Amino acid sequence: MAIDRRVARTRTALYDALVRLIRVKDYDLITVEDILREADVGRSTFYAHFTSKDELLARSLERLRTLLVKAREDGESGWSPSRALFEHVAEFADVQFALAGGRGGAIVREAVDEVIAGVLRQWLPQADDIPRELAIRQLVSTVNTTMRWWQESRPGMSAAEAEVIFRRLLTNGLSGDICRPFLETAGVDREQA
Amino acid sequence: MAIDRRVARTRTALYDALVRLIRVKDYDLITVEDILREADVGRSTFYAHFTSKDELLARSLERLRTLLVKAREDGESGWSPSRALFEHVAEFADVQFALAGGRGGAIVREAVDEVIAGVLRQWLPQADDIPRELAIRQLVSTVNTTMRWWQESRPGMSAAEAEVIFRRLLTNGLSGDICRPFLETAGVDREQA
DNA sequence: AACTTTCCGAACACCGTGTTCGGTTACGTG
DNA sequence: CACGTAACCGAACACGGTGTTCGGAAAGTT
Repeated sequence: MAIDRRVARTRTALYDALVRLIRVKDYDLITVEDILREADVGRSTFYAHFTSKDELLARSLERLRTLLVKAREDGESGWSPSRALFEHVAEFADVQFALAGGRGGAIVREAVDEVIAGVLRQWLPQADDIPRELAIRQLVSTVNTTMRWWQESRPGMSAAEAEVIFRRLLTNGLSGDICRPFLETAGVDREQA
Repeated sequence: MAIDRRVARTRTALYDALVRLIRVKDYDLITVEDILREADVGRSTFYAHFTSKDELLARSLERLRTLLVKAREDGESGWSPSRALFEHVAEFADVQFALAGGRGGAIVREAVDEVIAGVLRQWLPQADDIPRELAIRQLVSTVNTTMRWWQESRPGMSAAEAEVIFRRLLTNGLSGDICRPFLETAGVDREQA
C-alpha cells in the first residue's frame, strides 16, 4: 500500500508554503497561521503531521540531504558534491538571500549546517593533524561563510567561481598578514610606528 | 550629573539575570517574564529600558566589545586579542556550553559574531588574495567553530591549547586529504577500489 | 459501492507580549 | 535637610499565536 495521496499533497503543500514564505519573511516571524493560509491547509491537519514549525523545517530539509547523497553517487554529472551544492544554491539564490541576515536566518542556517554535517560524518576519513569532528565543523562553517558572502557581497558571481574561492579558503586558510592584528599583541609594533 | 543609580542598578540586574538564565535555559525559550522574575524588576520598568529581549541581549554584548578593545590596547598583559578572547570564554565556560546546541544558541552566537566582526572591521588591513569582508567572516566563524568544538568535545582543554589549534586551523586550513570525498567526484576513485 | 482514512474548521483554554496609569519610593540638588 | 523630579512598581488590559478537541464532510483505497 502506497502513501495516501492526500497525505503527500498536504505535506508538499506545507513544505512549499514554508519555502515561499521564507523568501519574503524572516523565519522566526513566520507563524503557523501564516503557513496554513499560504498552503491552504486546515489547522488541525497541520498538527496531525507536524508538531511544530521547526519540525516542518527539519523535515523539509531532508530534500537537501538526498540531493547531496545523490550528487556523490552520480559521479556521472562530473560534479563534486561541493560543486553540486554551490550549483544548487545558485538555483535558489533568492531563498539563500533571505537566509542571509537576521535572526530567522541564524536558525535556518543552523539546521542546514546539521544536515550537511550529518552527511559529511559518513564520508570523511580520519586525519592526523586535526580532530575529525573539528574538521567537519570547520568544513561546514566554511561552506556557510562562503555562501553568505557570495550572496551578500558578490551576488553576480557564478557558482563555479564561488566554489573555487571556497576551496582556496578551506584548504589554504587565511594569510598571517591579514590576521596579524587579531593574533598578535599590538604593543610592540605600535611603539615603532 | 551622573547616571541615576536606579537606572544603572536596574540595567545590570537585567543583564545579569539574562546571563544567569542562559546557563539554564535555551535562549529562545526564555521569556521576558522569566527575566523579570529573575531580576526582580517590574514589567513596565523593563519596557522603559529595552524594547525586547533581543535588545537586552544586544546591549549586554557591549561588554564583550569593550573587552576585546581593551585586550588590544593593553598590550601589557602580553596576550593577543585572540588569546584574551579564549581566556575570557574559559572563565564563562558554563555559559558557552549552554550556547552550544539548539535553537537559542544559534541566535546568541549570531549576535556574538556580529560584535566580533564589528571589532575586526576596524582592525584588519586589506589583503590581496582574499576579499576583506570574506576574510573577516571566515575569521569570526573559525573562532566560533573552534570554541564550540572545544566546549563540546574537549571541555578539559586549556584556553592556551585551544587557541593554538585555532591558529593552525585558521592559517593553514584543512588538508586536502580529509576533504577529498567532498571536493572530488566519487566515480573514478571508486572504480579502482 | 462500501469502507477507511484524511481533512476541515470552529471553538476552546492557555500563555507571552507590550502598553497604560496612578501611586510609591529613592535619588540628586541646592 | 527638604524639595522636586525621575524611576520604579504592579495590576489590568487588549492582542495575537499555540496546540488540542471533535463531529461532520470529502477524498482516497480495495
